[in-house]
Amino acid sequence: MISGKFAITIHILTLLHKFPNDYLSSEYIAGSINLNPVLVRKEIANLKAHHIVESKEGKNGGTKLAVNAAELTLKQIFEMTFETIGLGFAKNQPNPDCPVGKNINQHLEVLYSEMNQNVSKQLEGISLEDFSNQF
Amino acid sequence: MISGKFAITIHILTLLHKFPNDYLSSEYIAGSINLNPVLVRKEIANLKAHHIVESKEGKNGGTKLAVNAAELTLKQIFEMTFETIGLGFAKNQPNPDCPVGKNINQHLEVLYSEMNQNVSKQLEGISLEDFSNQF
DNA sequence: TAAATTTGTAACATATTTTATTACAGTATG
DNA sequence: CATACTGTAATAAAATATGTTACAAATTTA
Repeated sequence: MISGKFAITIHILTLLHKFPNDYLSSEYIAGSINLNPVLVRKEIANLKAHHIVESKEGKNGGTKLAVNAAELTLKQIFEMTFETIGLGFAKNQPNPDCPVGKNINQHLEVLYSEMNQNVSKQLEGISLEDFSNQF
Repeated sequence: MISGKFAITIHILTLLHKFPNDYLSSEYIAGSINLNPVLVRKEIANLKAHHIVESKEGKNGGTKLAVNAAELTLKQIFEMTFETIGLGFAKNQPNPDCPVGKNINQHLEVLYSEMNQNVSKQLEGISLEDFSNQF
């Protein structure tokens, strides 16, 4: 199972970009994603921690973009919502007495690290504005 | 949570490549991965369905490679164990009355499809033999 | 200043996926 | 014919992701 964090976050940011002058409520955003507002607020908390959005508490409060959408890349959003991309590891520690078991994870890490560089390069070329303007 | 299928499968194949003349038992392979033998057999069933390995039942049975390791690419292994790479989707159907909700998944699919092409290209350049010879 | 609305967050519940275990029929070997 | 495997089903346990409820704190506006 892969978490929907990236998808949810980019959905939130696209909405914020569409209404640059408004503070959107978690309730409103949740209505577009069809998600519980608490989960929206959790992703917003993450975005706030990275200074991508700012929010205002209280009546008529909500959240708005705090950065230039042309300068925020999908790579940054990726890094805020995923540790890294990859094809996974076996859950248990492999047998250290087996030459393959002993080194497999290290080799997988190298492979996945190359995948990340690859994907990062792609995502670096797309801004939130680019993404949002498709709609 | 990301499944360990790819990692387990490549571990199995690396072991088989190291012992090209032997039928390795699921018990033995499981000992290297530190995994339940039944799960090893399930991945082997998948490999068999793709004609990558062959196995022999009964005493002294087991599994061995059925293809040339120089010609089996990590891309093929990836495709046998993952549908596709990507950064996920929100679980629920987004609001079709919202212009963003209506189209977000379609745009994400395009993005992920590009990621797949990108990663596939990378994995296509690495054979099982290449991978295994690192050990 | 009181009512209304919203964020922030904790605590807990449910759902889904992944991994593990048990069991046993069937098959080949020696 | 005993042994040691595969193949597979059924079930359980663990891990992760999502959902819900609740409420304090903040801010607006009447």
